[in-house]
Amino acid sequence: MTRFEPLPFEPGYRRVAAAIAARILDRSLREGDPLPAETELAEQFAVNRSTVREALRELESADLVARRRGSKRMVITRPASERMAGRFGQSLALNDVTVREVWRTLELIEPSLAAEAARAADEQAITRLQAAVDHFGADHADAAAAVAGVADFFRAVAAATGNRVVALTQEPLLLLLLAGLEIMIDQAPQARRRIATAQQHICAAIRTHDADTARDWMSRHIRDFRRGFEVSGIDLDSPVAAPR
Amino acid sequence: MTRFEPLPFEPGYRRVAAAIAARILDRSLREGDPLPAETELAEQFAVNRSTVREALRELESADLVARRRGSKRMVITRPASERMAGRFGQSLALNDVTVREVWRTLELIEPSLAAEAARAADEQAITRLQAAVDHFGADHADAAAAVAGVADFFRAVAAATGNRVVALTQEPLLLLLLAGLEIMIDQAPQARRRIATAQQHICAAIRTHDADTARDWMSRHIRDFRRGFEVSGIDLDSPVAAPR
DNA sequence: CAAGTCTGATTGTCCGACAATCATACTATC
DNA sequence: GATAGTATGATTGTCGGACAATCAGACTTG
Repeated sequence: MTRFEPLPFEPGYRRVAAAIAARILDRSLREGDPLPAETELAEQFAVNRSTVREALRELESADLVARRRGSKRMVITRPASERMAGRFGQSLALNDVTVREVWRTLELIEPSLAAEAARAADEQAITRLQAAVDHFGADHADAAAAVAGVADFFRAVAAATGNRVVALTQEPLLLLLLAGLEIMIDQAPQARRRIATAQQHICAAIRTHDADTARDWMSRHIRDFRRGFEVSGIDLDSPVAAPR
Repeated sequence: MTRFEPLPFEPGYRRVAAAIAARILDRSLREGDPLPAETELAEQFAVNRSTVREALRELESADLVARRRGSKRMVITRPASERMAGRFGQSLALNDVTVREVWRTLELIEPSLAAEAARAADEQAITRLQAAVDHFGADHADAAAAVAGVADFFRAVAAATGNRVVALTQEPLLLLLLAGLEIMIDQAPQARRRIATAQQHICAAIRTHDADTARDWMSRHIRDFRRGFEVSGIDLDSPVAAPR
C-alpha cells in the first residue's frame, strides 16, 4: 500500500520567521544591522503586521533579533552562546537527566580539559585562575557564594584553554552540577576544604604547564564530587534540578 | 554620583509568556497537558488575543509548547534537547567560533567518550554501532550521505555510553564539524577510506570492551580530520559555517 | 458499524485604530 | 556655542472586531 506523507503546512508567521532567520544565518544580515519597521516588513512579505509581529516574537525568543535597551528599533543580534548554553542545560533538566549522568560526563571531559589548560594557559589566564582559587580559599559562610566560587574556578580553567568552544561546551554541565552542589556543600562539612585543596593543586599544575598532574588532580577532584553527593544523601539516579 | 538602573519595562506579551513558562518549568503544567484556547487565555490574563498569540509564538520557539500534527490545540512539551543542542551549535557558529576550536574540543573529549563506550556498551548498542560502520563502508557517492554516515557513527558511539548527557553534549560539536566535513570529504579523496578504517577499529575495540584501544583509535580518527581539513585547503582559523 | 452531515469552537490572518514612546529637527535661552 | 525646551512624524504595544478554513464532536443515515 502506498503511504503518503502528511501535507506540510507552515503558517505565515513561521515562514516569515524562517525567511528572516535564513538571512541572518547566512550572514547577509549582520549583527547590529537594524531590522526594517514592522509595517515595512509587512509590506515586503505582503502579510499583515500582526503576522510579522508573531514572527518577530519567534526570532526574539531565539535571540536572533533584539531591541537596544530603551529603543524601538529591532537590530540583528548574534545569540549569546552563554544564554543558549543555559537553555540547553534547562532542556536537559526537563528531560529528567540524572545527577549521575551529569557527573559522569564531567568526569570524562574535565580531566582532558585541565590538561589542555596546562598546555595552553598564558600569564593572564593563570592570574585569573589564581584569583579564583584564592577567592574560594577565603571561606564562604554562604553556600550560594561557595557554589559560585566553584563555578568561577571551572570557568577559569576552561578559559585557560584559550578555546571558546571548550568553555561553552562545559557550561551546560556546570549549570546542572551547581544546582545539586548547593545542596551538597552544606551537608558535607569537609567539602569546602577538599575542594580548595584540589583547586590549589590543579592551579599549580596549570601554572607549571604540567598537563599530566593537572589531569590527575582534576580527575580526583571530580571523583570527590560524587563522594560529596553520596555523603550528603543525594540519590545519584534522581533527576537534576532545573537551573535558575 | 548616584547611578540609577534603567526602569524595567516588560511588554505584555513577554509577561504572559513568562507566566506560562514559569508554570511549565516548575512542572505544575506537565507534558502533554493541553493549553487553554487563545481566547480563554486572553480572558484569564485580561489581555487581547493578539497579545496572547505573540506570547505563544515565543513559547513555541522555546519549544515549551507545540501543536500535535494536524491538530489545533497546543500542548505542553518538554523542549527536545536535540533541538536545543542545534540552537546551541548555531549560536556558536554565529559567534565566529573557528574550525580549529571545534576540532580541538572534539580531540579533547571524543577519546574519553570512546573509552567510556567500550566500558559501557551493551549488546544492543554494539549492534547499532556495527550497523553504522557497515552502512558507511558501503561507499556513498553522495557527500551529504557520507557526512550523515559519519554523524551516525559518532552518535552510535555516544549512545553506547548509555549516558544521554554525553550524547547531547557531543551534539552541538558534531553539527559544527559536519558543516565543514561536507566540503572536505569530496576534496580529500582518501577521506572516506580512512574514516571507514578508523570506524572499524573503534567499533572492534568497543565490542571487545577494550577501552584503551578505543581511546587511541578515536584519538587518531579525530586527528585525521584535521589532516583532511588541511589537505582540502580549509583554513582552520576560519569561522565554522552555521549548521542548516 | 461505516459513511455522511451538521454545528460550534478554534486558529490563522486580516483590517483599522489609538495612546505611548522614540527620533529628529527646530527654537529659545543662557 | 552648548543646553534645555518644543513640535512633528515614525514606530511600537495593545486593542477591538472580523472572517474563512479547519478541527472536534454529535447526530443521522444507510
